[in-house]
Amino acid sequence: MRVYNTLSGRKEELVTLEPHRVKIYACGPTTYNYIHLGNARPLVVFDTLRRYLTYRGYDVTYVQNFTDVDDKIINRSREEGEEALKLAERYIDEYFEDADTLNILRADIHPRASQHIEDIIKTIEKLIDKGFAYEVDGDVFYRVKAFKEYGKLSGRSVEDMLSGARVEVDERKEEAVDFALWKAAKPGEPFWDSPWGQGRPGWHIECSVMATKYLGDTIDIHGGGSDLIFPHHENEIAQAEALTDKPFVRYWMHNGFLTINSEKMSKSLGNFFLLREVLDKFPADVVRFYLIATHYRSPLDFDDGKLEEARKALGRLKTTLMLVDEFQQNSVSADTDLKEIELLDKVNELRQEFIAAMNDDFNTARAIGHLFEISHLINSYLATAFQINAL
RNA sequence: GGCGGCAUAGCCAAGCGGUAAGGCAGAGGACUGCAAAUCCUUUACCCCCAGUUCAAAUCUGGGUGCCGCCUCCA
Repeated sequence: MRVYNTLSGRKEELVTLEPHRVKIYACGPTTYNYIHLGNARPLVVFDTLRRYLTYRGYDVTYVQNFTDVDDKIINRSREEGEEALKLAERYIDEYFEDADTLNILRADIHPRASQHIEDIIKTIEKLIDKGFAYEVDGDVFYRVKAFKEYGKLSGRSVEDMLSGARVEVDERKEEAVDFALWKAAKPGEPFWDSPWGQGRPGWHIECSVMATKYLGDTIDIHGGGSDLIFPHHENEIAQAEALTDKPFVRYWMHNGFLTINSEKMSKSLGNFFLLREVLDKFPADVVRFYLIATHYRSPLDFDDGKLEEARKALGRLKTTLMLVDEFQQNSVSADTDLKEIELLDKVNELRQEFIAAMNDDFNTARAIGHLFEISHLINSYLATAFQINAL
């Protein structure tokens, strides 16, 4: 089985740390509102990956976090007048409602940032001790220049980033590229006590802490949308590897975006459809089929017609299943004739091709193509078989 | 400006060195009382220009166009 690894930029043979075991960490949502169709893509992609690996005999451990401590949650809680953690919790429930409807299997563990503050603080302390972080006025920053391999995932150099910096620089940081591990609490914000005063963790630290806590220092597959490559995943590597001196992730997998008129569907652009709205109009299997019918790394453009098309295409596959069922119930003779043996042979061939396609970087588009070929083969056989039966 | 990705039929989408899977839509035909479903037939100068090769959609160089990341984002 080969997998495209963002880290190397090419497909690599999947060799897990332990044979027949695969540990997957998928970045979950920041729960400050309902998820949209674009958010659903990685859910379906990695859920399908997980199911396929299980089908292939792997013992899969799957962890997906919830970011329930975050600026956006805090902002939202101000707007709504609801306590931040309560609001986050509420949207976690809403998330599960959507994900369950979409038939996404629950992860083995769904850790939340808010429940791992102690672990996070300990990790930050260690990073300070090792010289990878420094405290300023209750904030703690990661010292990017101390981590020599910074930029290896996203293909950037620290020098380039410093010269092309577009962000207003926090004067207290040693370098513009340094990022927050711990943020001092401003009035009215949720906080936890720490050696640096009251505050809360930065976004990136929770993932590396929870991932290593539940899956070990080195995990097999870490997945997420390609917008997380930089800075989020880059920072996770910096945090985790500075601490353990071991490779944090063996295979980084990133899905492409869902777009509308070729533009990324995103909350900030406002061009999004809520998952639950879509699921009101189309059943989960159709939505899943639509999301998986294109290779996971390619962009996927959305418009009204696409789901309708997916519905028809999926219907074709389902019809075959129905016809087979009907045929088996009505078939008088249990004998398998020559034609049937021939059919079975071909179907089995196609089945192998299906597996080959899936094994090649999870090529669901090609694999689905083989499904239609199987469908067609069976339909043709049945068309003549029914005719003979009718005689 | 830096880094990366993509350009294949009316639409969507595989293929990644040996002359184009599959789906949707369309056309013609078969079957059926009508319909649905299904079957048969049919629909591609692979963005442009150079180059490498016996052979390129597939590799190299140069264009053009679109998109993403560099700030929160799946």
